[in-house]
Amino acid sequence: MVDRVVEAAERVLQDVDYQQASTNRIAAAAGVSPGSVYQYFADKDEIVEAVLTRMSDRLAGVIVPALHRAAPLDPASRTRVIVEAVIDALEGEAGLLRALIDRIPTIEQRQAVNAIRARAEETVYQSLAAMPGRVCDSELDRATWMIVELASYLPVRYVLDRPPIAREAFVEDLVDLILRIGYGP
Amino acid sequence: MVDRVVEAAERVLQDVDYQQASTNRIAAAAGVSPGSVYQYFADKDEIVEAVLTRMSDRLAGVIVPALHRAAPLDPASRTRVIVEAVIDALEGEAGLLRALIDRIPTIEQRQAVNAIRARAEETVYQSLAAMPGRVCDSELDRATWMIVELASYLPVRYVLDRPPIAREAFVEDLVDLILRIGYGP
Amino acid sequence: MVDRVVEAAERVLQDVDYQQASTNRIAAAAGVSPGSVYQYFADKDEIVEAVLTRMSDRLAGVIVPALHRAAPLDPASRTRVIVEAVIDALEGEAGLLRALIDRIPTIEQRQAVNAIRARAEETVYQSLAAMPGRVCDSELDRATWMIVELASYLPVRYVLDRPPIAREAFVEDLVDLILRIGYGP
Amino acid sequence: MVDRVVEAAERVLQDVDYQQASTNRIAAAAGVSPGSVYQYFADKDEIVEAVLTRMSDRLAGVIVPALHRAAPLDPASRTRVIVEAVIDALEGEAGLLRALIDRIPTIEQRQAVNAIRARAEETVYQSLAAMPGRVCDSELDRATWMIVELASYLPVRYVLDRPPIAREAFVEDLVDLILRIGYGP
DNA sequence: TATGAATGAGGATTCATTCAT
DNA sequence: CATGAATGAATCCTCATTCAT
Repeated sequence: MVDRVVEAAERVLQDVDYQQASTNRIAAAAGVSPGSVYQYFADKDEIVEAVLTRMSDRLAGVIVPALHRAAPLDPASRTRVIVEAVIDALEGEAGLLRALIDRIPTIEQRQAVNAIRARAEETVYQSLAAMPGRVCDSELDRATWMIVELASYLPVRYVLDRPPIAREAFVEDLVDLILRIGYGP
Repeated sequence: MVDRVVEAAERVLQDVDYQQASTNRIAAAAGVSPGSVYQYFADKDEIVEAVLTRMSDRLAGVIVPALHRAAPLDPASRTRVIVEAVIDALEGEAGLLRALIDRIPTIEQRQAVNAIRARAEETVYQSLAAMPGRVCDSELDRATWMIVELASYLPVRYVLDRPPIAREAFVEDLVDLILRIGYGP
Repeated sequence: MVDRVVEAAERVLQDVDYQQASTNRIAAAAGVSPGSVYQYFADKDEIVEAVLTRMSDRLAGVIVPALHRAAPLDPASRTRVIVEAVIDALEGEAGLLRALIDRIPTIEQRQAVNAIRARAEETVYQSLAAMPGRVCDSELDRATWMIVELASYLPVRYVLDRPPIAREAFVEDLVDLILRIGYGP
Repeated sequence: MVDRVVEAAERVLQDVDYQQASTNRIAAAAGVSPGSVYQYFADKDEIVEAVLTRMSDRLAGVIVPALHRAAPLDPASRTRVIVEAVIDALEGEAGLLRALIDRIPTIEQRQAVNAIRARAEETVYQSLAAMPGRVCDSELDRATWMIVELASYLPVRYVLDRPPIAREAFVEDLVDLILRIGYGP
């Protein structure tokens, strides 16, 4: 039932304005009465939060295995594998992503998003720290921040804006940029 | 009168939730009656659009002169000057930017944003085209897209998230990335 | 318009349950849209408060002149005049009184009622203090409290319950009790 | 089970607004499912009615023995004993009383209260009838009504409002008033 | 008998918009 | 032009009640 509502919410969010995605409409889309929604969600925010969490989980379901596959590889290959996985994951969520990016009115609802981000930073930091020939210690934090921004935002824009750029070329560029940050100019 | 309303809208948008920034509240903040607002704006979306346009104009007011100052310089210096100007411009708009990023419910309202973007792409493309030792012709579009994304999004995140990174270091990294894209790996 | 709403509220409160006296129903009874109500009243409580205030004012409109008429009389006559006025006033409000007594869910809304009470206490206290042969100083407060309770509650019950008691007999009894309190046993 | 629900209802009514004392909340407080409640009570009103009945029974449990103890005494002592018992009884119920007085939305629910009242009138009437030197026959009804009102309402206000009056003084006054009614002015 | 998930009408309130003045 | 009172559909949410298990 929780699932039914969240899935309905995902559908409604993709169909209409965030503002028009009313609880009643979501309930109707779920084939459920408005009252029922409130047995599983305290308020509307919790529904949106659940949508974000589910999406995050699906993204993680694609990306985390890639992290494991990538672990034993050399930095360039590892970065490429992960970047590919990020793009794959985002492509599977393009519809919902488009609905949520720039539409979520409050930042507080982004716990799920922040959780992903924290995990990403940890992974990047550890990865960098273990890399031979990398930037000096004092720049690890900066490099981590830059890489996470590059590796999260550019793929999102690539998937949402569908610029006329071949995917391999985009991946190549992005990997190059990330390594450049990792090794310093 | 248009200005009064738009300025009030900017103030209200920074003060309260996007959802609570009602036309009545904006009218009140402007010291104008709700009815009068509708003599200059067809609906609420037009007000928000006007806010975005005004913000875009202010951003352009900082960035365009920098483009002129930067024109005669060598690519590295030119990029640096422009990146600095972009950050300066965004810092002046941090409050409103924070209010609008993640809050604008419809992407359709972003005409003003798209206008800026188109201008940026034109500038970058011309700049790249004229640069000696640059990427080959077939990659101009890709490089343009990547650079515009880099040069617009990273400064926004830098200004809004205020990561613990020195501004000069951030500028240096960003300039390096942009040049890397411009010259190819 | 305020009046229209408050009058409608009075009517609705007399017709239906306090719980069923919804803002929408009141608006409908006033021939006004639900939204209009909220231009004059912050919330439902304010409407009820206004109803109470209006009723209090009407009660005062009957009782205050009686206080003036009564002022020059001897204690027994004065008390009788006032008691008669209280009963007269309450009889004019029997319908609304019945609707509100025992139906107001929160005590906080009773500002209007408390205001009346405070005025009554002041009047009784002054009256007692100036009376020859009255109870001693240390008992003024007690006598005041008792008299106010007697003179407010018993008439209310008399008007609402309509016991088979002649009005003159009731007045006589009540005046007797009040004087008894005033002079001590 | 009935008891469990009614006790829970008493607790809930004292804790929250009458409007928020929902059947679901009462069921939860009773550790019972909402559905089960409806096997013993036709609707919410019946629950409240049961609460009132139980409270009435507890009041009677204190007052009725006092009536017996008081029976052989002279009128003044008898009245005092009963008044003391009434105050004692009400003080034990102050919490619930405060929750219900001014909050019960419909007078129709007050069967239990009316039952108490009928019993009180009977007792007072018999008592008066048997009293030497009492008011004349034609005034028995009036005296009964007045005494019941005095002896029920004033103690309630005394217990709920806690005016700064010593209990003995209050009892003395009230007994005096009642006897005054009983014997006529 | 007991459950508790499900119901859905209804509640208070908001707000983009209109229109008579 | 400007006003601002009035609108009324729509919003989020509650809760007395039901019914399949």
